[in-house]
Order: sequence, then structure tokens, then C-alpha cells
Amino acid sequence: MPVASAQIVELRTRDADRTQQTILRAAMVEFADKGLGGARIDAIAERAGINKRLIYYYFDGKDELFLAVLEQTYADIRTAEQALHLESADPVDAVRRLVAFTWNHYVEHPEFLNLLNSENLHRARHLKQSKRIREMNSPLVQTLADVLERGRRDGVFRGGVDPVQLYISIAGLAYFYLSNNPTLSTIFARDLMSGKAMAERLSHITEVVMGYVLLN
Amino acid sequence: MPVASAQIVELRTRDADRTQQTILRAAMVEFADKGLGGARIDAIAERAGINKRLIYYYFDGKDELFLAVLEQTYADIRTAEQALHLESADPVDAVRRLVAFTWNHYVEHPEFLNLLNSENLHRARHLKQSKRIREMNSPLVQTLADVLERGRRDGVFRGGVDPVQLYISIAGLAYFYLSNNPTLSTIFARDLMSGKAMAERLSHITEVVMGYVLLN
DNA sequence: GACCTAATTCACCGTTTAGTGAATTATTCC
DNA sequence: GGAATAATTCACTAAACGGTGAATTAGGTC
Repeated sequence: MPVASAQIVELRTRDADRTQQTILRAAMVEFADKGLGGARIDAIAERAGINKRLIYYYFDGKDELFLAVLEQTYADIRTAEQALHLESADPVDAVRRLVAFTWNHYVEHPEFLNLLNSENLHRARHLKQSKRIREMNSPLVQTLADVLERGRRDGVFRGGVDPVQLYISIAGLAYFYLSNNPTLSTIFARDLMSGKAMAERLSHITEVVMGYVLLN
Repeated sequence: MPVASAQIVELRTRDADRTQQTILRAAMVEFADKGLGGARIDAIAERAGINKRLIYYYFDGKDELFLAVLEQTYADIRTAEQALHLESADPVDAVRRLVAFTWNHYVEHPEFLNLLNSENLHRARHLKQSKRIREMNSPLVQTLADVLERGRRDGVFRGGVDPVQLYISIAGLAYFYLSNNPTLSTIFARDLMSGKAMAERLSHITEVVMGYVLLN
């Protein structure tokens, strides 16, 4: 039974789950900040405040850890998507909400963009090996297809819209602005990250998407 | 005076300009393939078939070399943009051509996308230090603004379109699809790089952009 | 054809990096 | 309370990496 030094020493009891979560969070920050190639295992250990050896104890190596981070990040966005319930919404409202959700999710989770960029640089070689993520196939595309079809029947949406193309467009309009903000802001000599600029962007991409799907 | 082995040995005469170009090209390939953090100076030297020391002789270090590659790549796209001459084209045609040009340029220069991703991961710290690139400020935005204004006066375009927002949207619609192709293809279990898929994408983004700018 | 200088090669270094074998604690179970 | 096991620390390595001082060689100049 610890006595005086208890408050200091005994704060950390042994806990495998918590340690793994701590490593995962620290790795996410490091990978997002430096990319897979630039990230340092020692830096992750330091960030997590754990011994570096534990990373190899719980995860096999750098690549496996990166995959674990990717899986976690994807799981987060899938969970958030579920909560949207676009299937029951009015088609026009559903598309508007999907655009806003996508934008807001990227804004609130900038690490997601950097992780994806890293993974694409490596031609998705981690993702391809992950059963978990491929099983996580988003029902969003099917939902979006239904929304588009309902809108078309209602006479408000144009027909012949490929839901995958539209989904990629919505993501791209948000993603590129945020992911490439540093170079865009530099080249256009304009602060594209200010609150005003951000609000204008969301408004713009909403208009672009609605201008495309709506008839007239 | 070399005799029999002349054909082999003497193929390479000393040429500073050519050596620099060779290094630059090799560096572009390596940086695009591995990112700034993953690229190896030794690999660049090997690719270029030159002695590693020459990289430090002509360029100061890894970061300076990366900046040189970025500058070269930007210079290329600016040159190509100049040849478009949108200022004299019919507004509707001009926007269509800008979309197609952007798409085709990215398709033909995939290294450009990866280099930009790397630079954005590093928050444009190289770009910010480059006088050359900031001076290269594209006249394209001004040209696009004129095109939009002409189209509005002609009664074919909607008003109030920010040319910077539109330019970023056109770039984003093309960029995201190509840059994130590995993860997108994996997740949607669909080959988005096939000739058919690529043609569909260009068609789609053209419709999205035109759907937005055109009245009715 | 000797001289000068620019271009290229050679040999090397200090540090960083991912990764590991083995010892050591804490916790659980009997 | 002792044994077994899981969690954590310790000490270390081999290779890779960016970078550099100094020697060497080729080309142009007079």
C-alpha cells in the first residue's frame, strides 16, 4: 500500500488497453504532422509518454502502427456518417446536409486529410491489406443513390447522376481547399483559413453542388 | 588520349547545366515517389547517375533541392497556362477549356500532385521562402474574372462568382480524384483509373462546373 | 603545353533511426 | 504469499542518412 508518494507515483497503473490507446493517439498526431516517412517512432513514444519498446510490443512496427491509425480514423468517420440519417430526409435538404457534414468533419479532423495524403503517396498499400476497412464499406453511397433517385422522382433533381462521382466531388471540393490551404494561401496571397473565408467556402461548395444536382 | 574505350568512356563530357538538369529531373521523380521525408539523397544521385557530392555542389541541401524542383514544376504549369489564351475565347468555351486543361495537366503530370501534397504537409514552408514562385503569380485568376464578367454581361453566367473560389473548385474536382485515387479505388472497389472511368470523370466535373456557372 | 579553374570523384563522419534481446516490475490467480 | 504471467523498462545494435573536406580530373585560355 503506497503512502506519501502515492499521488505522484501511483497515477499510472498498468493497463494494456489504455496504453494502446495512448500510443494510437500519439501516433495519429505524429503521422498527421510529419507523414509516414517523416514520423519518428521515438517521437511517438515521447508524445505518448511511454517506453518506445511498448510500440513494438503492442503493434508490430511502423507500418502496422500506421495502418492501425488509419483504421481508427476511418472508423470515426463511418460512425459520424451513420448519425446523419439522410435516408429519411427531404432530398434537397439531404444533399445540403451531406455537403455541410463533409466540410465540417474535415475542418474538425484535419489529421484525417494528412493521413489520407500519406496513404495515397504510398498507393494505399496499407489500406489494401486491411480487411477491417474494406468491410467498413460505407453505406453512404447507397444512401446517396436513394436520395438522388427520390429527388429525381420529385422532379427537383436532374437524372443520370453517378452517386460515386458526386460523393467524390463533394469530398474533393472540401478536401482540396483544406488540404492544400498552405500553398493556396501563399500563391493567392490571401488568408483562406480565416473564419470569413471558411464560411464563404462552405457557402460556395454548397452552391456548386446544388447548382449541379438541381433542375433549373 | 583514349583509344578503344572512347565510345564508352567519353560519352559524358563535363557540362554543368546538363548535370543540374539531370539532378533536377531525378529529384523530381524521387520526391514525387517518396515525398520529402521519404526521399533519399543517395537515391537521387543513383537515379541521376551522378556523384552524390554534386547535389551539394549545385544545390545546397535537401530542402533547397526540393524547392528547386517545386519552382521548376510551377514554372511548367504557368507556361502551359499562358498558351490557353482564355481572354479571347467565348466565355462558355473558355470555362470548358479551363476545366479540360486543368484535368489534362494533372493527368499528364502526376508528379505535380505529389509534390504539392508534400509541400502542404510541410505547410508551404519552402514556397513561402521562394521569391520566384510568388512573383510567378498566375494571371489566370484575373483572366478567369474577366471571362466570368463577360459571361455575366452576355446573360449566360450567374453573377457574384468569386474567381478564386471557382478556380480552387475546378482544381479540387480534378486534383482530389487523381491524388486520392489509390484510396478511393480501394474503398469503392472500383478501378477509377481506367480509360472509361477517367473520361467519365472529366465529363462529370465539366457538368458540375457548368451547372454552377450557367444560368438555367 | 603549362596554367587555371570549374566539374567531378573519393573517402569519410556524426547522428539518427527502426528495431530487439533480455531483465524487471506489477498484477492476477491459486 | 508464492508462482505464473502480463506489462514495462533497460541497454544496445546495425544500418541508413544527410552532409563535408580534400583530392583529382577535364576543358578552356593564353
